Amino acid sequence: MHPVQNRLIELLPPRDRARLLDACEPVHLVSSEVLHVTGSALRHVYFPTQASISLLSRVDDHPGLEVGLVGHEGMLGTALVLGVAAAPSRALVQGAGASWRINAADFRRELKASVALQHRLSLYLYVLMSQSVFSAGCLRFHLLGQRLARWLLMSQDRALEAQFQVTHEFLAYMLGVRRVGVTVAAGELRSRGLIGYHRGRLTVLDRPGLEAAACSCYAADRRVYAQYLG
Amino acid sequence: MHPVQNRLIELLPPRDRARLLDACEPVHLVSSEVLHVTGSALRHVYFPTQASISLLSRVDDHPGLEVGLVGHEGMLGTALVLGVAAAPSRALVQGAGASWRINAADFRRELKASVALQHRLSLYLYVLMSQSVFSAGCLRFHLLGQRLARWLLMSQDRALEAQFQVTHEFLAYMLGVRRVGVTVAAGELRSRGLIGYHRGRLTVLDRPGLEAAACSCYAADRRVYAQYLG
DNA sequence: GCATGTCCGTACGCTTGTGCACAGATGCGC
DNA sequence: GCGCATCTGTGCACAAGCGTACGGACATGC
Repeated sequence: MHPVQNRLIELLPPRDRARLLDACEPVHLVSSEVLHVTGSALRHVYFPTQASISLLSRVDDHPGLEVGLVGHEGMLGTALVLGVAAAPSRALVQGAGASWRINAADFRRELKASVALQHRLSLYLYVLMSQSVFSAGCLRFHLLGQRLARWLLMSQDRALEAQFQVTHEFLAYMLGVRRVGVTVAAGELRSRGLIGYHRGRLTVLDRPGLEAAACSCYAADRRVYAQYLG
Repeated sequence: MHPVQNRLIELLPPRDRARLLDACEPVHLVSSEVLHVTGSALRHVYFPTQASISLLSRVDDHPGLEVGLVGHEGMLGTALVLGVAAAPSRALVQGAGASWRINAADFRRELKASVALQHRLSLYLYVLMSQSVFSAGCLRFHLLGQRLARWLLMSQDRALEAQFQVTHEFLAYMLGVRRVGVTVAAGELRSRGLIGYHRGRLTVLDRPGLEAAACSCYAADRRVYAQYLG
């Protein structure tokens, strides 16, 4: 039995939840694992419980850029809700840990069988849609330091711990900037006592301070989620 | 009767199409009309035939940024497909013209009644999702000139004419940059003979040339659309 | 204890785009 | 045909982030 549940599953009516969990298998996701790339067939749907998964965009030969983050509050494979079995983005395991997994065919069957599941996942899709809208504005208008702070907060929410594994290199890949840019921005946050880090191990020291340093998108993110799935 | 149809409606089975059109009313959208703002209630769904509508993101007190464009190939009000009656973005009429309109309650009824409609709009949602993924990459990595060229092409596809009304000021608002930035980028495209413009009237002179000047996102956009809704 | 690979810090010149300011050009209404 | 609002062009100092390079610090394995 998993110690921490997935929110989407947790809030289903008991009967539907039991049915779905029965079709799921527990898996352990390891860091840096690529679950799918853009255009590849979706063979499984994931409901993380402890793991977190980054959704990445890649254009031309540029490095990556995170466009979404999935943890115990969401699911990976939303395209199947829309009846499409192809991934619109690249999915990379960012935080290792446990997750439920169900294969695509079974998932379709469960979706047909449960109106509650359909409804909840539709709401989840709407939340993702909303987030992608102001994420675009964030990407365009907010400074690297603010975006970094936001990323750390979102990531911590999913890691469930104040400390987690990330290198500057990895952060740069997520934020779509140079490694050196992250070093400078992170150094700034550290000098203000908001975070600490050492060789890939990052710690959030002052959460309220970090929230103040982050752009408005973090609060907006949480607001939308709470409103539709809270 | 409308001279040009909406693609989403056009491709429905005759019976479903007739039903839906029966519940629609023709309206004329005028430039700069705001159909909804972020968070406002969705009272109508629009299926443009000649009009085109920009979806905008606004964060803090920054100017706007276009995150989507809806013309005769799509619809406005996709949130209702997910059962949510709130707009995730601001909708601004960019190109004046005819559109079908149906009120939210009727739309829900029609959606329930037609599996074909559900299916097609799900695919449309998937296409929008895909586009927003590489739009993010585009916003981050591509140069203003390329983005401008892409915008002009996408806009022309929906305007159905080589000439349409846009000022540099308006383009700047769409692309999330300064007016002067557009003046420079557009001047560059003009000097290469790709476009012409004069006091808010812009003409595409060399479409292949403009396609070559645009970033890969334009081609990617069309590819995704063709694959799922072609 | 020493080599090796990973991670982090700093420096420098460069490009893209910003914010502000102002001037020329053109169309429309009276 | 004149005034005025709108649209477009140019100039300049400045900021954020880029590309590249190099050096130091630390951990792990032999």
